[in-house]
Amino acid sequence: MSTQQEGKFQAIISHAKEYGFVFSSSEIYDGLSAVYDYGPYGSELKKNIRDYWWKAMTQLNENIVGIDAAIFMHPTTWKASGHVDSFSDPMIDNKDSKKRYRVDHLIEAKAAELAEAGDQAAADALIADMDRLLAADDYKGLRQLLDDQKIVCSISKTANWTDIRQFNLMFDTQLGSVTEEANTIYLRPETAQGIFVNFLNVQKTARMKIPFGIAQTGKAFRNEIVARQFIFRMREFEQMEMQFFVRPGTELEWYEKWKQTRLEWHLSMGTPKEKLRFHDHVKLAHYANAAVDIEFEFPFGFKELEGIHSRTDYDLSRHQEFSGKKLTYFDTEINKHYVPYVVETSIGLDRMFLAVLSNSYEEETITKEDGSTDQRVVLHIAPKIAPVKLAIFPLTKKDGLPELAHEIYKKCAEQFRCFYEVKDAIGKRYRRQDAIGTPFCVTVDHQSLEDQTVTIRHRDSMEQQRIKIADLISTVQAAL
RNA sequence: GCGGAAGUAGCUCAAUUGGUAGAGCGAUAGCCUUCCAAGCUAUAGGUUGCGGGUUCGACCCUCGUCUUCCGCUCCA
Repeated sequence: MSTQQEGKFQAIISHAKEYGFVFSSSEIYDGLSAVYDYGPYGSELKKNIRDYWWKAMTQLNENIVGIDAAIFMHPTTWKASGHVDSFSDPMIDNKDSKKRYRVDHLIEAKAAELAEAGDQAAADALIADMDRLLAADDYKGLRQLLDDQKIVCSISKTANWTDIRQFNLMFDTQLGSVTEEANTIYLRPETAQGIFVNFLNVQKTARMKIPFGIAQTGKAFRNEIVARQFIFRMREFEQMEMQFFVRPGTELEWYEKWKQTRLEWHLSMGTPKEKLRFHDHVKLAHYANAAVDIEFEFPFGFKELEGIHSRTDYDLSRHQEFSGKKLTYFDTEINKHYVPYVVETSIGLDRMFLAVLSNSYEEETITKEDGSTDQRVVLHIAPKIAPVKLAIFPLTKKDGLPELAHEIYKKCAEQFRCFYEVKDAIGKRYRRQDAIGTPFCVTVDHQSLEDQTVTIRHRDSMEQQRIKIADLISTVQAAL
């Protein structure tokens, strides 16, 4: 990150706090690392982004329906999904080099070394030992294995290791009010599994025919090792996911289609093309046969904003296996039963929020009529997702202007989010709205009392025009 | 978890070799009535991150602790 970009990122974070978008969690207690709260304008913006996504997915696609699954799920869900085994890796630190390693990586490296030296039998035996110990969660045994094999840190060349500790991706908690009877359950690390386990419920009750999709937004929780970069990487975050079920063999066509469809969605939100790019996954996850990220150029570089994965029939097959319930679909067109393949689109709502904020934030230098310059901070948020659509100001506090202005406010507030303010000079009020991204401000002046017109001021151009009060709502709505 | 840096009002900062905290902006109320943040008046707001120690006396020195930021480590 360059110093300039870093400065911009810091400015965005400060701005987010100062104007009620994002606060750090429990701030009066010095905050909680990697957890954030959304303030009055932040919650509004976040909701608008979520609604826009939801509408694009469910309302505008007749073959996509929504669900709202619980955060708690049966523990076996996470065994089936692979989260329990794949993401509870034993870790170890070297005390001299201060480097941290995954124990299995260290042992695998040693095995590779042995194999290269020609001792394939020893390598195989080592891997077998490791797998047995990993399966038994035998950390003492693993530690012993490191010692026996004289495995050293590649940097310090010493075997001065800490104890083995486990890194858990998932948060757990107790289900059941009596401790002794309680069962460990997890806070979901992704919303997708709530869709998979409900596949048949949804397909049958909504009478869906393949190809069809199930959309869901909701919180997910991950114990990230490094949780930084503001709301980019949080322990508690919100996902917007859609799982699209297709006939086996057609998944890559749908994958391409959704890749394009999702990119178009981003462009329709006003994100500039040059700030978006596809990044193909070279190394695919265990469940995928194609995967791509849509990356956005944040102030700290191009980073993943959304993932589109062709997940094959991995998830449904695994749930079928673990639950013992058939999760097949009868395709009347080809007269066959099969486990559908899945194409997933998964976007982080908080990341999208940060993308909107980063993209719209501008410190603008404006030249006034007398030639002097001035600074303003403006959020160029697309009107359809802006927290406040319209601000209404009486030019002065007297002569009945506040009364008329407030009357207009009450009328407009029935249609969209509005803001009314009397205090301070008119320019100051305009600037405050610029800072929260309000696309339109109208000012009620003395002429308004005469001819029922107001001036409407546009955020980005700062230009004003006089329009009839009667046309106000439709003028604003045309931009939403 | 390790290393480095920093914590004073909502924000940005100040407080002369240690002498019990100030300013600007912001906020609130009022005046002014003005179409792009800059007029006037008043008010509120801080156990100086927290805890111990040294001292007659600590924002300042010292120890511990917490938090944040930067780098490293891990990451479907």
